[in-house]
Amino acid sequence: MNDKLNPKDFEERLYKEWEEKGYFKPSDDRSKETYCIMMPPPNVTGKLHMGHALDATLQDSLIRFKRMQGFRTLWLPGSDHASISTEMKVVEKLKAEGKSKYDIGREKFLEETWDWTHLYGGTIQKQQRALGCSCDWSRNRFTLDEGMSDAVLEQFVDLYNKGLIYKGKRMVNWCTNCNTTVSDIEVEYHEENTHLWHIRYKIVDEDRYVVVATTRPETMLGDTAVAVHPDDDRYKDIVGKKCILPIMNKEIPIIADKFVEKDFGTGCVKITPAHDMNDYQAGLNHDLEIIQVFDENFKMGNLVPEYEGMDLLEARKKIVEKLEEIGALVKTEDYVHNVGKCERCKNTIEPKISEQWFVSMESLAKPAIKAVKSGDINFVPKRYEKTYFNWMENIQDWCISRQLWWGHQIPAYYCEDCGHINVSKTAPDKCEKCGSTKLKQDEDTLDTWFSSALWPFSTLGWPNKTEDFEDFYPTNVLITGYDIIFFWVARMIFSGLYCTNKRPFKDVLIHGIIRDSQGRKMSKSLGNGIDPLDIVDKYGTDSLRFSLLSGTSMGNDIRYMPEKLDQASNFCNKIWNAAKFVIMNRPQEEKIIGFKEKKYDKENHKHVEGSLRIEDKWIISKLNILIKEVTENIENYDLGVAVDKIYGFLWNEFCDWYIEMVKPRIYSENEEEKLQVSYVLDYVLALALKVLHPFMPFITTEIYDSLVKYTGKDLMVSSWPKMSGVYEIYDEESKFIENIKNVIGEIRNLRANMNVHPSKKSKLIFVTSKYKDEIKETSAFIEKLGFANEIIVQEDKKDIPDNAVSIMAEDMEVYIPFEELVDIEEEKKRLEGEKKRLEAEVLRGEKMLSNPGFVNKAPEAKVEEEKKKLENYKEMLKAVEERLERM
RNA sequence: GGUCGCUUAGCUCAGCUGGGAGAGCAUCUGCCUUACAAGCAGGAGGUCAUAGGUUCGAGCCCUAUAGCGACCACCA
Repeated sequence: MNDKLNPKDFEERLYKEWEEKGYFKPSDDRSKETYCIMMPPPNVTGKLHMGHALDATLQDSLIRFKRMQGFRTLWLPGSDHASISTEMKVVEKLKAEGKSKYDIGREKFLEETWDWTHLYGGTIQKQQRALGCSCDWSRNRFTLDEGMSDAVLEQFVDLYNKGLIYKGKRMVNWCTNCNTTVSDIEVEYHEENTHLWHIRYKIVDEDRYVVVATTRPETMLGDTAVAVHPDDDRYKDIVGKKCILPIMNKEIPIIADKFVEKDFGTGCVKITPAHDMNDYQAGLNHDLEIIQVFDENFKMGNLVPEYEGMDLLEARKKIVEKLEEIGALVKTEDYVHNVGKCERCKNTIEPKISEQWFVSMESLAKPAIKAVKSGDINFVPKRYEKTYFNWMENIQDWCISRQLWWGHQIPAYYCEDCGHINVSKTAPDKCEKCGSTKLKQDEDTLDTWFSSALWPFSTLGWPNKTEDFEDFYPTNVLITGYDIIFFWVARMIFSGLYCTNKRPFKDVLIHGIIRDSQGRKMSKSLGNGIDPLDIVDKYGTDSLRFSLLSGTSMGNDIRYMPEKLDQASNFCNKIWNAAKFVIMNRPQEEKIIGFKEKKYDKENHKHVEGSLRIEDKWIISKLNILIKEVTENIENYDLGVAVDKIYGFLWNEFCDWYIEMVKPRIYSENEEEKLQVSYVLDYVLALALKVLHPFMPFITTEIYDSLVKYTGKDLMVSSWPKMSGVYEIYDEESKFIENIKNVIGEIRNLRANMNVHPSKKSKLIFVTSKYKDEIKETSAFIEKLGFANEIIVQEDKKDIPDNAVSIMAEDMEVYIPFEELVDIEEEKKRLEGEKKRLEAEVLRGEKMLSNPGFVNKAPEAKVEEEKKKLENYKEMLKAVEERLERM
């Protein structure tokens, strides 16, 4: 071990070693129960961000834990072809070269895109390695690789044959920038400041007007009706009449429909079936004509030559001017409006009528809802189940066709002769209906999420019954952020249930998103993103991981405070130095031969008990409790709690107390004693490193290697400490040490208050009958930690100097003759205070125990505990009172 | 409009099935004690948002209110 901790000295080397030794792959022992996590595939050309780092840390921690527990673990990595965003990047690149994708054609474009993914893909994998991810790279998958494409086609054809995929003309969301449809959840709504224009339409043959309110006057050219609510008394008499659409000077009917909100605007709505979801529906219901106002490129169409080819916003301006000019504009109100934007490119989404492919959701959603309701699949935290149900129960059919080239091309072949749609995994030779050979494949590709939905099983070889599929499916836990519950989690659930008849995973662990120190979302445009690799570079991977785990809880967002890294790297440093101490102080022979077989059970790191001293038993008890609790915490997915417990154990118990307690023994001349201490130090540290390893794999391994280099397995594949059987908890010894810790704390406190310099030692007189022997046995460290030069243990109170400071603790009293330092009056005052405190405690206890409600209804153990505490307080109070009397 | 979450020390956050309020950072005091000054020891700092309720007992459970946030829906 180097004197100074520098993560760079070992992180890369260790990762390489792990991989070379095949530790990331599932073990060959097929008798072991499997445990499998599928990594959410990042975009193939993506770059690692903090969200990935969190995701990876959680998954790696769990998989390392399970691996050590003896499961046959598989963490399968991969990447997603990310149709839109990858295609957009290549389109941009072509644009920079002055070309469009249409210029070069589909085939060439796909070549370019493959080149692009080969060039930029894989970066994220390298970055994941830097995070210590122990995933099986030999099973790395890509959503567009051969096997996964096969799975996609299989699923598409099957759903089509069962009538669950259909092609239909619908109003869909169209991204005007990406030039493709997107599904409902890919539309983000953003508030925009705009206006509500009130326009009056003259009623035919009457001197009356209806006034409609609209946010989109440019669509009025395509109005085919005006609608009012059937129960709206204001307008009852005009329903069925006609009005004149300004500018177009065309008669359109006034209809009644319940979808109109009486209270909004004027209560009259213009109906433009071609350009609004609701209007489209109303158009269908009332059999209205559908008039396209915009052209294919979302410029103004040729309804009015004057506006043809115009940008929509410009046309809006012109039309409003025109309306004003002809006196049709009644008023213009400021209005905040929700406008749909593309989730990918943030450009405007327009409703568009077009023929697309859809997945019929109703029958797929039902079992998916049931699986979660029945507890077959569990969300952690549970509240996200509600989010899931809310979406699943109101689900709309899923538009899966995209007007993109990068992705799985839809396996539908149109017969140019009879128009029949042939759907099959491979291109058919001839039309299955008419036999014609003139077939043309659908140009569109599938939504990226269609392939992601199959991820938990397509990665394992489905639809083939592969060994991996048999071994690892269903998987155990899926870990991801709440932002893709709809996009991905829900779709994996219904797809998994449909394709395999089994749940794709048992638990869904949902984490929050990482925000900047001001609570803002990290984003490119704000430039407030933190690059995890920068942190790794500066602080090391373990620090990054610790900072993401410590003090966090599942499902909640994390505000990332850079200060956390200081805590993390200080912790690493602390462990490093503690280990240095342990190793440095090994007896000579231990330095050479490592652990002694006879005195040390290597397999379990179990120390022979006969020679343990009180403080050894105390730290071992603490360690055992730690192991028990941490194991439970991890199993409950409380990783933040687990990490903090280990932190507290190593720093506060092991370093601050145990090492200090043991120093007198280490620095003694007694070789046997030194050896003894060395064993326990090794033992405790080694096991603490074990439980810390899943979270901080590098530093734990590096130290562990130095500790147990000559024996046993590598830490990563060593066994997780068991909860029962091997370990013991020594209650009595622990109790004594805790008492002594309290006393020493009191002594330090008193000395600090009296400004006694550390070099000034004092005598300690212990009055106790219970712990006589224990105090004598541990007097060496009590002296050291309590700044004493002499310790006297006696059962009675004779010869206690008047000017002694007294400390009353459980089952013991301690007197410190400070001689000239003590002001008797001050000490009296202090004791009076102490007396008051104890009286309050006694009162509290008595009150509680005289409450029949408490005594009768509280659990017996709790009542006993309170009784015991009251007794202790009473004794301590008595001691204080006596002391005061004698002063 | 609907659903969900948050509100705990100056700051950022933990707090398991209800049983005496915790951590890190910041702050104050004293220490260069031979693992660690990236440290050690000690201290100060909280009516757990507010108001009710359930309970022997509430930070935790229930109801309402307020502020903040997220998501879903989309009323033109």
